[in-house]
Amino acid sequence: MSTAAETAGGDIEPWEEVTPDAARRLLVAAVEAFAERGYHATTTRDIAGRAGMSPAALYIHYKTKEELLHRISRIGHDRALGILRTASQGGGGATERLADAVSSFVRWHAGRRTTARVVQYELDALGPEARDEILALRRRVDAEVRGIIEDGVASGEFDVPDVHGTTLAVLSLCIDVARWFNVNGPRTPDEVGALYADLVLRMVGAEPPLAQR
Amino acid sequence: MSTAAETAGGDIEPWEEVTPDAARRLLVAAVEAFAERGYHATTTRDIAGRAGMSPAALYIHYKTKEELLHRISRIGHDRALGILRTASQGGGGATERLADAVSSFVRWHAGRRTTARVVQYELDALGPEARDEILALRRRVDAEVRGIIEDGVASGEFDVPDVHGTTLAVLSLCIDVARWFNVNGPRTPDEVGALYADLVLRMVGAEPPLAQR
DNA sequence: ACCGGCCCTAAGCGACCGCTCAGCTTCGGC
DNA sequence: GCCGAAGCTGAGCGGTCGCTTAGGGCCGGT
Repeated sequence: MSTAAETAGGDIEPWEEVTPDAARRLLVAAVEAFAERGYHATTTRDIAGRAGMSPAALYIHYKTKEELLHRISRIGHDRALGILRTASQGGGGATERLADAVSSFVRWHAGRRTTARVVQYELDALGPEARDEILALRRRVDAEVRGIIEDGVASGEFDVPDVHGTTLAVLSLCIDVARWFNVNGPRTPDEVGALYADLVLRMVGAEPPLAQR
Repeated sequence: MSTAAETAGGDIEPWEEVTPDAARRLLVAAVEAFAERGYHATTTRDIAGRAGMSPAALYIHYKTKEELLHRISRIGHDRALGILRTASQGGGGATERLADAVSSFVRWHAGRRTTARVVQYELDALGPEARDEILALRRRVDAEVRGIIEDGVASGEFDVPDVHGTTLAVLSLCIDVARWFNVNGPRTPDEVGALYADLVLRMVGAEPPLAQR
């Protein structure tokens, strides 16, 4: 079903860009804690403890607790946007590109659920300027999906009366996977991605791809 | 498009069941504060202040801050379940009942967004026994939607390969409206409800109702 | 051998949290 | 006129929060 973007750049712990090592350990610990309890319910002592350090060590690498959330949100949105772009720029018609985009986007939200949860649901905990920066990234995410749908409408592959509303619904559907997906549940991220790609193609009125007929 | 459940029981401030008056004012204040900032970021002083009382007044009507959230969540889930049941037990075929259920459910999540936000996104802040009680209500919500979809499959109105997965996706789509809906945005709750009912009928492979052809 | 910079810790500061309590006011029943 | 219950407030308790500070090991360069 998919061509590229299978593991668009190291799916296992994609924090190699964070250095030094202690800063990365703190950031990974923060992702886990924020995802489990939420930003406001997480204490700096908890984050430092998970990383095997004293509470004060956090402030050597990050100015505040909010900076940790900002860095996580920024990196996560970059990754999510990259996944969508890879699928969007892939070959094939709008049908195939939309299926690719949805399945890989959903796979990320399910497989890397802790990160996705923080990225998608803790936006309001950021200050105004940090939130604005992240919102700009979200607009680009929206534009990427809307572009594929517009292509499909233009080529006659899709039948969509309300492009903006449908784009919103497609993204909403994918993002909410981070809320309900259960690692110990009956479905793998791949299965949810395939199911959702099929549902989204139905939403836009596309003919199912040959492989499914 | 719809028959019953238009305003299934007083859409404007449906907290008349909470007495005495001071307790209701505190609860409404808590809903607003929890929706704006989240449960953990809201202080009891903030709730009492919004209700025009001193911080100590809260503890005359509620034992703890968590009891406030529990009461809100319980009432909200009851209301949501009632809306779905009204639509589910309405007349007509599965297509019409599913469209009714989705449009009224979405209308509630959009129009009463502050309540829905607290109800759907602050579940983890409850203690184990309160959370279990709410989870039981959610299972009944899920069963209500799944029942309509199963009816549609049995009658041949729907074409759904994965009933459980599709039920999950439909509910997820509706619930996430509480996250993104903007009161000052371009769409009214009614419009979003109609759009989503159409999208969901496409997801289950139903023929559009006559009114839309 | 000595130094300066880098990480890190132990201790703790001031602020604010959820929540309590003694006492004040209000009001219906008699 | 008096009383007890109900509703509410001002003050504050113990605890925990985000964050700071002083100083200790470690290490490469000289």
